[in-house]
Amino acid sequence: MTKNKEKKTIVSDRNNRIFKNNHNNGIILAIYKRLLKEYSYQGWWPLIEKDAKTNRYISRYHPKNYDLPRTPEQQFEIIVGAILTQNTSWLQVEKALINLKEKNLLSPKSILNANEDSLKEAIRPAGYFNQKAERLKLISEWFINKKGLPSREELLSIKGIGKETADSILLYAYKQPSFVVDAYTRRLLFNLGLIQNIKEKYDTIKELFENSLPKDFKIFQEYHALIVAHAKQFYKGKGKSKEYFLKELFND
DNA sequence: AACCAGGACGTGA
DNA sequence: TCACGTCATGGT
Repeated sequence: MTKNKEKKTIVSDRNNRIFKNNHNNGIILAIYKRLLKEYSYQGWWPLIEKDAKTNRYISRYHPKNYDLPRTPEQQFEIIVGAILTQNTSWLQVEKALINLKEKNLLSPKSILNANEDSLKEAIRPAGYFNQKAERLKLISEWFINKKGLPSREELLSIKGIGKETADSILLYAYKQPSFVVDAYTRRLLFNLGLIQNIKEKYDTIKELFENSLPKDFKIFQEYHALIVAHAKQFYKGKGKSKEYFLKELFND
């Protein structure tokens, strides 16, 4: 009863070159290098900090600084942001995070102790405030009781943490080389002809990247952030993407 | 003024 | 396993 599972990560580009498992997917690395040249370092994950001039909280990126997060507080903030940004623009998440910060609700204990309405009011700008409030409570309880580095399975067992959020938490809060796949990633691969189906399985796409890159969390962090930066440039509205400089990579 | 954003979950084929 | 409905605010 040996089930053959090797066929899973076969991907071909528009010239029908087949990329298989660990066999060098040079194109994935080439795309990364080209995106990095185009957009430079993104400095994800952004953290809420007080602006020295205005004395107001703002969301700040830290390009080329891979030490962050440095504290459990910052780790937790990233986790909260990862949940709040589900199907929601980061601009709205910033507002919610700042609300939480100003209400002293950006810690697991304070979230657990907060009354429902106050919590919901704070995260309202990020939408889905009913379910997100509940999920913040769940993740807060988990965060307080957890031990050591969380595994992907452990994160996935928490209600409200799906694959993308779990990988985001591992990659950005815990510096683990777990590649994040989002809708933009799918769209990019599809536009470049690297996947045939826009709904290709999450884990298949994840493995494609992880098998094509050095297992370095810094590269994984930058790559995902670069894809988002690229998507914001070219994937707005319904118009066709004009990622000419990436398609040139396919010309030998 | 529709469309969609750094998705996840529950349900019924 | 897969397709679909639901959740909600606010920017463009």
